Amino acid sequence: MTPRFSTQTAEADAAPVPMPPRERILTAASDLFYRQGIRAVGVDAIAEAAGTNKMTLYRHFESKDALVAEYLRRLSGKSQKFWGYIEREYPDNPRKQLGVWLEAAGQDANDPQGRGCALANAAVELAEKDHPARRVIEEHKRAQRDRLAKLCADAGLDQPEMLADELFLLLEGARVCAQSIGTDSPCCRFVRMGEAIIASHDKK
Amino acid sequence: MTPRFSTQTAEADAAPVPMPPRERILTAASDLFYRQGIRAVGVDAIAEAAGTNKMTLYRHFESKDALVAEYLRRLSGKSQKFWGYIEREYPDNPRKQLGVWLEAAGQDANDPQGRGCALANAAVELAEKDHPARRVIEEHKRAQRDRLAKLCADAGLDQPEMLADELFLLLEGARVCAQSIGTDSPCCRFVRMGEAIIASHDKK
DNA sequence: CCTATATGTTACTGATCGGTACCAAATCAA
DNA sequence: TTGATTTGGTACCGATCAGTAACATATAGG
Repeated sequence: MTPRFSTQTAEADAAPVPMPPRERILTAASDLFYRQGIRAVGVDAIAEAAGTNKMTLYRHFESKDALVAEYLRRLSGKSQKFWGYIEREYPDNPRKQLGVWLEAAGQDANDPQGRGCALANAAVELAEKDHPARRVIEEHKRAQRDRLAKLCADAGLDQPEMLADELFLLLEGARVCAQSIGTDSPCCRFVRMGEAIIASHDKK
Repeated sequence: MTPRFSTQTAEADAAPVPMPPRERILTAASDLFYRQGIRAVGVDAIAEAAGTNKMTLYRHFESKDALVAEYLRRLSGKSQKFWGYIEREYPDNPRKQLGVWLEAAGQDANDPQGRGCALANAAVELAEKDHPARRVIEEHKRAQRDRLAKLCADAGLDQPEMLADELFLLLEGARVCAQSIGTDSPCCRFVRMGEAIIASHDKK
């Protein structure tokens, strides 16, 4: 199974051997949080979807907020795996890596079933600035942006920091745009826009 | 009072003559919805902040959802006024209009007190695709994007549709990025990025 | 003045929220 | 088999949710 670009939830991967309760809870919570929103989903609904009960949930997670943080931590981890996958697949070819990233990001942003980036969504939903999830979100986003900047630099592109910022914001915008307008919108031109911007940073 | 770029709430404009209840409710709701999130704010809290009570609230709005929709409709209206203001201020100078828009958008995205675009945030919070607010959001965003495209075309820039998409997504991204990473992030370079992208569409 | 309308107040509904106490059943290690 | 740990089930807690009924008080217009 090749890693996905992620920051959507997906997967469920019907297990041959039944998953332990903690795993089932995280899987169910991920699906519900992503599709319906964090505040819209109660712990009762999560426990039921996980085929267990609230007591078991609270034996594994000290609070709903902690469960939310873990949900986001998992997604951030998957995203890291995708970067690793790209590097392993196309070593010493940063231009190709950037192309693969752009394509994967575009597919993610234009998934009609998708609801954008779970971490960005969480930042919108959880306004309390001391929420345990906020650290996870900020660290993830900074890491994404920095990784992209390194890639742009390695690819020998002009003004790599600025280019990375442009691509980063473009993607963030595309994923939130898909939720407000829908995929029949600027976000469906994301890949083309990214290519054009990359081209404009190509050293002539 | 010059119109603001808006899609944040702000205002409060301590009225000399006391506002009627409906207005007070909308003002209070706007402030709370924007700062804390729609789902995080109960109708009781809104009524109290408006200096009235729940009954009066429900005499003016048939449900919380209807109040939310009206909250967003107002913001969309203010945004339209800003476009009108720009046109009136710099008629027959689309390049200047674009510059003013970019600058205002940049200030909006980088307001450290800001929480991004209220309409985009609502789209994230309200996953139900039949929510009465969704029409308002989609129409607003489409209108914004189209208005921007017209401006780029009038300004005689290259590939105006694509440029508008780029600027649109860049702004959407900047406003959501400010919430996840904070204003010390790519979003604080928004204006510079916008200028660079516009320049790259300048007919040589 | 009187009457109609708008607003305020209180109390309530039934549902759901996050979180817990308690005990029984299942599982697992020795 | 024994004994410890993990899980399931149920019932509960107090708080809050969106929304309403009933009644008292204003405020207006004639």
